[in-house]
Amino acid sequence: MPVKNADIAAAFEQIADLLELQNANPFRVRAYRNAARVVGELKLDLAATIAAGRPLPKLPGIGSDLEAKIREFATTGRMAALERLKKEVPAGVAELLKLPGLGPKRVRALYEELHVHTLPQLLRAARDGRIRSLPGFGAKTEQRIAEAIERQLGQVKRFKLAIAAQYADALLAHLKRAPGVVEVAAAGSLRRAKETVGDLDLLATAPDGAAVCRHFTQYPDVAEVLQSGETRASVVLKSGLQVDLRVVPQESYGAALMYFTGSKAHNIRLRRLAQAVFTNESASGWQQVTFASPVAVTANTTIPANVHLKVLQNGIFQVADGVKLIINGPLEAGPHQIFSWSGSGAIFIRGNCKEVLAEWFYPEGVTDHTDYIKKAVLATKQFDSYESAKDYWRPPVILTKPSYTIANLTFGGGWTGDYYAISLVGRLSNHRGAPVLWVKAGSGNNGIVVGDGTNFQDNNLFENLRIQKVGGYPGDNTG
DNA sequence: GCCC
DNA sequence: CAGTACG
DNA sequence: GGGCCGTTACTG
Repeated sequence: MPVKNADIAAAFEQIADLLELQNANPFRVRAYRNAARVVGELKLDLAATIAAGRPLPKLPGIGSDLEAKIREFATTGRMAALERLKKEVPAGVAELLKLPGLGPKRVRALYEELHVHTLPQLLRAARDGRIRSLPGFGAKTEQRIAEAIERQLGQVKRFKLAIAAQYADALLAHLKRAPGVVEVAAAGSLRRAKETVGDLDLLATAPDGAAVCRHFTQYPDVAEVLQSGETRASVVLKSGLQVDLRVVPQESYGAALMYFTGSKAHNIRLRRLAQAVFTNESASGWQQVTFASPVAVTANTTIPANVHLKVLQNGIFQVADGVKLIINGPLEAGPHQIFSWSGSGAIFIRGNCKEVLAEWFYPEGVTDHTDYIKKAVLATKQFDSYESAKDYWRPPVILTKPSYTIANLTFGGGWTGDYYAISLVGRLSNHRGAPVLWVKAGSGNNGIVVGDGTNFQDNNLFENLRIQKVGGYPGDNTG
């Protein structure tokens, strides 16, 4: 029986669970979990590679110790460390970790104090009222444990995407009626269009999060409320599907949607990157700078990604001749002019910016928008070469007015093969900002032609998503 | 546990 | 506050 | 040797 990568991953996962129950260093536990993920997603057959005597590639998160364990398991089918741990922790106890509300500390208390090793034993203990006597447990916890076990026995674990989407649509409609709600969206694995969905992750923006959470928990299909607070609530529907809601202020919508869409590993990687390159970037902790009067951009200026710009009306960046303004962070402004430039001054908007409004580039009252839309599109050209550009997302140019006057449909500049997405706000049913119009660098004249996306055979509305997929959502098996 |  | 949970 | 995601958020 050949050892598969999945077997190795499962062994590491078990070690992680057992170490956790032994109160081991949480970072050591995490190291095993990371290794399990890396091995589980690896295409290369590790056991076969070892059997053939070929060297193993350097795998992220796997050092000399874990590589030795992989070799041991691949050649002998056993892992001594795992077997040692299994002797130290009663069999079946790791199952208890899967119950909501039960982590390593509580499970340990359960089996050490009550000698509870299995789910049926735990259910009996809960019904007998023995659990509430333990320190750290109360009557409410005990009741929730009993309910969770009863629910879990014989439950479907994950839901098919299309089924989950139906639950989500109904819930989103319900959430829209909550007090003060502006935006609602489905995030998580549903938004990532995974084939199956373990739970629903919904996002809403509203000034009063607690009120929205209360409204959410009153949804008729709710079987149990797991928690409900100022910004978060979790419920279980009658079907057994868990639904998590986040409510954030309107200005956090972009970052929150990013965060709540995940995957978890993707979020962690983003934060690590942000920490290394910038400073203390987080889903809710953007630094904010407000300009109340015109700001003159002098030397070639780069605004770092951890600065969230919010431009008030009448606030204008004046970009001097020959000067480059590069904005890496989020940018908020109304649909009015916020940029002015002279001569060869240029504006680049990239990184964390969610969208670019054409209106930022022209004053009120213009009748031909061609040059300004062109400026907006070129402002999203973030990279110096096509090679580096194709791997990264670029903010779409958002057109907020019903119509624009475009006298000339040819843009100069740009690299052959470059794409610039132009999006209309609120015109599509899938989600805000999905591209409906594309600008593509031409092949003959090295110019850019604007047109309806349907005119381009190789266009695809999900181009941006696909690029991110190729770049890799690491660990995309959660959420 | 891994990695700098 | 510790424990558990979320992506 | 020292950090490892989060000015995380909720519960009891």
